Amino acid sequence: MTISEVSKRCNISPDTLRYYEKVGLLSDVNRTAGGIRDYTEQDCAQIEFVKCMRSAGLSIEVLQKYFELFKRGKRTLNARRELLATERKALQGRLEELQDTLKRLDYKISVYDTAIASKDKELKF
Amino acid sequence: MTISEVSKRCNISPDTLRYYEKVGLLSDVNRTAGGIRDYTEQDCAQIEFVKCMRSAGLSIEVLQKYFELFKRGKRTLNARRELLATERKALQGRLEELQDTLKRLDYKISVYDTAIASKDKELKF
DNA sequence: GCTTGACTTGGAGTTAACTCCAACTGCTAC
DNA sequence: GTAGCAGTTGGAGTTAACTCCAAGTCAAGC
Repeated sequence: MTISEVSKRCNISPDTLRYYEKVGLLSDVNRTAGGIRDYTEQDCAQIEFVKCMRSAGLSIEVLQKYFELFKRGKRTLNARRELLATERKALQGRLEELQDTLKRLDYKISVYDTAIASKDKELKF
Repeated sequence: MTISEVSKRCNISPDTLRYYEKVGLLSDVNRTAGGIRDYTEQDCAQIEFVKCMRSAGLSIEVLQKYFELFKRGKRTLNARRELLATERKALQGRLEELQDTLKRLDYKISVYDTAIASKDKELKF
């Protein structure tokens, strides 16, 4: 697969794909004789993984560390597991925070509904 | 309350408090005769609101728009309600995405546990 | 009345994560 | 064989949201 095909399929710009590769989130992408990137299904799966983790708030830095550990082979299995567990915990924390904020927004919207219904009384903010 | 007191209480740096004020997320903070900011309880409540919304991913820009509408008075009640409803929806979307990612991380961690248990078999990534 | 420490300002600097650019290369179609 | 398009590179530029800095002010204690 060429970079533009992967770009469309994963909905990530070619620039970002090259950037991810440069910073080590995508190791050793194959090249054609002419030097053009030729992505495998595996590469795509990894890209989707990176995309998913990025959208959940994992930093480039932490993903770099993960793939760095990966390159060092089997003996880093535990370290990788721990890294993922740490991020999982952080993610869960964020999730709970967002849930609280969602409730707060719901409450605020209900306050607006009341204010709008009762002759446009103004709120504090 | 002085800026450093609010800073401690809300766990936001004085620089950020001044920044929020400058960009319109905190309208008309009182000043002492000497020109020093004197925050009220109301200001604090608004700061907490901003902090909460920011941590949930609402941009400075959208909060600017919200407080701008606010300054225009009661006739913007509906517009503000709609703005909040839009952000609420976006937040819910993000929440669902994060929940999926949490599941994915849990699965991945379980795969690691299996690999670690079964004689250190290596994974794809 | 002078030192000290918290406050003020406008504006410059930082950080993460892209995003864009210019100059170049190399297939493909005519 | 050349036009044109997709790809390549290193490096510069952008964006959001702070964060820091220098130069100055003010109130309180000695």
